[in-house]
Formats: sequence, structure tokens, C-alpha cells
Amino acid sequence: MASEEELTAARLEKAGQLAQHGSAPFPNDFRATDAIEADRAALVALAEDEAARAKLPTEDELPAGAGPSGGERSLYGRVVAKRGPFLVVRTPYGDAQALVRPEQLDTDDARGQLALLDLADHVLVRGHAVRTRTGALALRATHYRHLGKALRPPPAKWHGLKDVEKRYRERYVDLFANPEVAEIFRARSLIVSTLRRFLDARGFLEVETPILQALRGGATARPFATHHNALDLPLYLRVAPELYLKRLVVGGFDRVYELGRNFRNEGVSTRHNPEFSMLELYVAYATYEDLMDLAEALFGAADAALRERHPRLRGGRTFDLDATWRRVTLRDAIAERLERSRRGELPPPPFGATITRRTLDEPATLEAACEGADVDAVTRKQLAACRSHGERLFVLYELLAEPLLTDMYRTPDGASSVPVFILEYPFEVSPLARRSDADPAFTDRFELFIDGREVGNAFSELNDPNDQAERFRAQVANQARGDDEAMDYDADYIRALSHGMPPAAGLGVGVDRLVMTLCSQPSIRDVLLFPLLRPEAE
RNA sequence: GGGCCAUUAGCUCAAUGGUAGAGCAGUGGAUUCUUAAUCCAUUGGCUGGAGGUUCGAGUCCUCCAUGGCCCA
Repeated sequence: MASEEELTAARLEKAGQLAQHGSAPFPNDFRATDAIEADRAALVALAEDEAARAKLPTEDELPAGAGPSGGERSLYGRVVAKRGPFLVVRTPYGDAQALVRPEQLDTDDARGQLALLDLADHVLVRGHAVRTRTGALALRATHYRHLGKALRPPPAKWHGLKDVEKRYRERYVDLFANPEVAEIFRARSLIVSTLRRFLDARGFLEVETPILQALRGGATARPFATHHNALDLPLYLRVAPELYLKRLVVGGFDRVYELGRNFRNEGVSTRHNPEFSMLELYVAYATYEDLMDLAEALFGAADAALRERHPRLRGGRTFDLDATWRRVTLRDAIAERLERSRRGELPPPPFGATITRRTLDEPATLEAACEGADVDAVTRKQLAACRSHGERLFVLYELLAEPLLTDMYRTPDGASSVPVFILEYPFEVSPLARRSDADPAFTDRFELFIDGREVGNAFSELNDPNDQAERFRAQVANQARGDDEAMDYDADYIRALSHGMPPAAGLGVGVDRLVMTLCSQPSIRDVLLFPLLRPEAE
């Protein structure tokens, strides 16, 4: 018997037989009170504490007839392995083993239920903690009972579940079969709660703004379209909460944040999922420079929490958050890349044009250089699509500097990359950011890259309603040219700004990418419990 | 959207174009302080789907499905 149907049928058969031994297949009369739960956690901790284990009695040293009055403890969870008389029980805190011998159990029902145990069933074992011959902990059972049946066989105990597609589709199996996967999601929860705690402690108000929005806005991205029946209203799933949060800054919430899901109707990749989590925060009477300091402290707090609770996940990093974070302008980054390539310190650029730091400040020279550049067709098309000096600079940055950030900015010993803030984005690619006082062609904006990944985007907010209206009109013009990522004209937002928004700065953090980075996970799907997949075929 | 790769037992993986196998899990038994428990015996397959080439296809070809990686 070994086909899937046969394996399940055998378990179903045993489930039915449990009734003869005083148990339903799926009972629900055992209650883990807070005290019992805490004791289970302590028991698992004991299993991992060698010094404490050494003080435990061996089985032979247990007082004869030690019973319920003598410090019995409970271990409950999923049985993930059977070794001789030992059962390995998996709990949220880790694994612990029970030493279960039929002849030592208190009732015939307990013995009967034990005989019907299958791997992956949920069980309860009660007894005394003892030290085994090899110094391990075991809960020597005087009582055993069935708590829940698994009708399907679990994956192989040693290899776990490896099939990537199956891991994503059946995450519930992935989580109990592969403890290291569960740890990533515990770490994710810790990171998210740490972000909230950090902001709450600094007087930020957490709010929830509409996910269903009538206009596209807050980011340049293709939205999901949906429809409200009763109002017969076309709606979009938000691509960003930005415009609503800034309305709240107008309303007087000087420190406000939202941590939630956004939706962008784009392809999936190792860095993109159509729904993703973002933290957006706004601070009145602050600038984007203040937010660089805030970002360092915020990410530092998340990393410190990780260091304390999940140190294993911080191993093997190729970047160093404790090093000095670099702050470089977008134009300097491009120039530095080209200069260091010329010196042979970096690979030659995929770009046969002569561009110097000065060229980057001369629109006509740069445009001519780009037109005469010796580049592949795709890049040429990208450059040709640029309708302004700013857009051209941005494309050049993405082409020349961004892919090499981890090579360009490293610790003094060269062992690790360091986080880098890229500053001064052209205003054409920053439709919601405030123009720089020093040079209105650029905005007071940064993007933060850690380990080469963009994990933050921030700027001093544009609070001039007339400038904002002009930027919206430019977006609408882009729509007319076929740009399906451009924003709508949001008249209510202009009205809000007209009521006066205090000078402010805002920061957006891609939470999924932050978790990926801090936990060294190569794919966004490894930090999303249920990444988007095509439905299974029938 | 393009390129490359993968898909074989419940799980993890083998199999020059020539009889589809192993380990684990399962089943029966032995053992009962194990650490991927051990020992004996044993069940289990429409090789992702559809076509094609061939005396013969898990293997070669075409198309499709799903997933992964890289590129856009």
C-alpha cells in the first residue's frame, strides 16, 4: 500500500478506529491554558539548554510511582519523527522529544491511541522531564492522547519539502516541514512589529486610508481596476497611499504612517509581487535630510531586533548596516561609475559615449552624447524615449550606476557593501517631490539602496498647490501619449494643498524587500506567505 | 514578452533509445535510550498533458501546461 489514495485510506481507517479507544479523530477538549502553554515553551527551551538539562534526573532516578502531583508537564504538537520509543514533537518554539512506552501509560485507551499514531498527527504527552543516556531531554510519558489526525502523509522527514512550486502552493506544509522557512516568517513579523513600535514611540499616528480609490495616484504604476456595483463606480486598487496620507498632514496629523498592502498590475519576478507591503510615513516640519537619519535609525532598530531574536538569519551577509551609510547625488554616482571604469576599477560601461561630470549638467551636450552613443537597441530605445534632460539622467543612472552600487560603495576593508542614499532626483521623474531650492531642476529626494536593493524612497513634499497642479497636468499629458503608469489629475488633492500643507517630508519603505534584505532571502516569494501563482489546473 | 532549465512513487532523487529503480514514508514482523533509530519481509508508477520519429521513447522532435532562473 503506498499510492496517495492508499496512504490516505490507511490513515482514515486509523482515524475511525480511534473511537474504540476513547477518542474522536478530531477532538477539541484539550485546552492549552496560558500556564500550560508557557510550560511547553519552557520545556522546549530546556531541550536546547545543555546546562539546565544536565540537572534533570534520568529515568531510573525518578521517584517510584511519580505521578501527576510530582511535577508532571505537558508536551503537545505535531509528531514529526518516531525513533524507537521516542516521539519528536514540533511546537511553535521548536522541537522536543517524548519517551513513550506503552507499558508505562496510565490507561488502555492511551495505549490504544498510541498504536494508531501516524507521523504528522497532533498529540499530547504528559509526564516527567528526564535526561536520556545521551544527555538529551525527553518527556517520559505516563499519559498520552490523540489530539488531531493528519489524513495525508507528510514530506520525507530528512529532505523536507523542496519542490518550489509546491512549497508556495502548500505553504502550510512548507511551514511545518521546513522549520527554517517558518523562522523567516517569524522574523518578518518581528521586523514589522519593530517598525510599528519604533514609530509609535516617536509620536507617529498609525492610520488606514482607502485601498479602493477612484483616481490613480501616489506612484507611477499600472493599477488593478475593479468596480463597485451599488454605486456603479469604476475603482482602482491603490498603488500607494501617499496622497491620502498627505491630506492627513494638511489636517494636522504631523506625524502619520500607514503600513499596508499596495497593488500594482505588473509582472512577477524575484523582486515583484502584484500585491506588496509598504510603509509610508510623513513628518511635518522636516526635510528629506531628516528622513535619512530616521531611516538609518528605523532600519537599525529592525536589525537590532533581528540580532536578538533571529541571529542565524543575519549570518552570511554581504552588506554591513553598522558601517557609515553613504550619501551620493545621482549625478555624482553616474560620474563616479564612469570615472572608476576609466581607471579600470569597475567593468567598462555598456555605453560608448563620452560623458563627464560636466556633461551631466549640460542638457544639449548630454543629449548629443546619448544620440551618438554606441549602445544596444533596447538601451537606444530607452534613451530615445527620454523627453527631457531629467529623464535622460535618470535612465543613465539606472543603466550605469544602479547595477553597480554594491561594488561602488563598500566598507574600508572592502569586505561588505554599505547602504547608500542616492540624492537629487530630476523633478521630471519625481512628480510629488519638492523642487530643490538650490536647483529647481532637481528635487529634495533620495532613494535608499541596501545590498543593491531599493528599500526606501523619500522626499521633501511638494506643498505648492500650483506646482502640484502643473505636475498632475504633465502626468495626464503622459497618459495621452500612452503611458499607462501615469497618474490622474486629483483635484481634491490640489484643494487640500490649497488649504495649506505644512512643510513636510515623507518616506516609503518596501517592507517585503526590507525583509528580503535583512534576512538574506533572494526572492520576494520567500518572504511572502502566499505569493501570487496561477491557479492549479483541475 | 524573450532565452535557458525543470516536471519520474506520498516525499527526496536515479535510470547510453532496449524489462522504471533506490532511500524515506506506508504495510507485516523483530527490537525498545533513539538522534535521518536499527534489522527482516513487502506494497506502491498513465514517467506533467497531447501529438510525432522509431522495431522500441522517461530518454529524440513539435506543441501545450505549470514552475524556477536570467533578460525586457
